[in-house]
Amino acid sequence: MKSDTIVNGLLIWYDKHKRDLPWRKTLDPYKIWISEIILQQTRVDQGLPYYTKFIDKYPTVHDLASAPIDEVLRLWQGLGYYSRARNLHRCAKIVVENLDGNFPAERSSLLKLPGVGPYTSAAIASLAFGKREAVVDGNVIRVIARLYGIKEDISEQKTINGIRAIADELIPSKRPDLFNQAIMEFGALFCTPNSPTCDSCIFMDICDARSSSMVASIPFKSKKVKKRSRFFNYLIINIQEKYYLRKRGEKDIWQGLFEFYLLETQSDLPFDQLDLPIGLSRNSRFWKITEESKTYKHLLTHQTIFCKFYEIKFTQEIGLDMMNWEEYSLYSEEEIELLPKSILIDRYLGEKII
DNA sequence: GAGTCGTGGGG
DNA sequence: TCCCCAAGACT
Repeated sequence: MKSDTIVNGLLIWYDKHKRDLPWRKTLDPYKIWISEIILQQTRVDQGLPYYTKFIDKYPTVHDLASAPIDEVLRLWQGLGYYSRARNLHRCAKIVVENLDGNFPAERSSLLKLPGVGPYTSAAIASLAFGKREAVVDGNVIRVIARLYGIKEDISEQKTINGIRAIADELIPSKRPDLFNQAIMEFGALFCTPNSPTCDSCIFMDICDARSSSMVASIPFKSKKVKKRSRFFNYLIINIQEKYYLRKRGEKDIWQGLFEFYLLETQSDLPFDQLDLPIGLSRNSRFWKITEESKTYKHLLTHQTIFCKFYEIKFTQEIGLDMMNWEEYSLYSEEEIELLPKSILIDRYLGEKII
């Protein structure tokens, strides 16, 4: 029976090859939840330091729920996909205020929490509460697609549903958590996206993709990401040892993070073609450009951002009330250090000091 | 279903 | 340099 071979093989493999990771030493739903949110679309190597930081700073869900959102985002800084941090905070508040500080044990209940979707709900139910809920993440999709020779497009939901049905069949009722961990770890360390370790694979005799020489083309994904280019011009406006920043709003990248005065243009323009804010254009004799950066190229999944920074220092004090700075406010350097910022801005500030 | 949301590492 | 994609979720 192929399924028995797969299940037993994965469990034996896992026992031998599993990594020693902190969230595997606990059954605390809070810690497992934190780890699962951090690891969404994120490699263990990148997420591990953040897990340590979060557990250290917020040992319980109560600590996290009572923290200011800006502090949570600042701790998340550099990890990306910042909606995860915002939902993490929202979720902690819900658990504390509506659920008496306890995470639900049922997958259907977990699914209602913000930031907890099909994968994470199954992971928490299984790993923290021992439920027989099969996880379907990128690793599971890849391992099952190869073992069973599934050549259909994994961009389509029906393909994923088929893979989920197989996972639901495979997962044993005894220690389902171990099976979930094992198949994910196997995909992460052995049955990797490129150059998997087929030559010493325990499944080399039963793997459909290997026998049909399709390993490199399974799983197949049709969707291609379209990238657009954007041009950011940041004005670092220095007035009396303070700087203008704002919190980025909804429906764009870096929601909730702080940034300097932004002039976005449709192309790469020189400074004298920028549409300066009224407070600058009206008082041009009171300031000068003290620094002009190189062009930073910042890559995101769907965007390429070309960014320049201009440091603008007021040489004379002027009445701040005569400036229209919209949603921007003044912050000192010490305050800026504590604000959550994008890696792009953080990188510039880091290189500036040196 | 399609598009969007980060950052870093690897081929 | 460029493309892929990584323990997904939300709109």
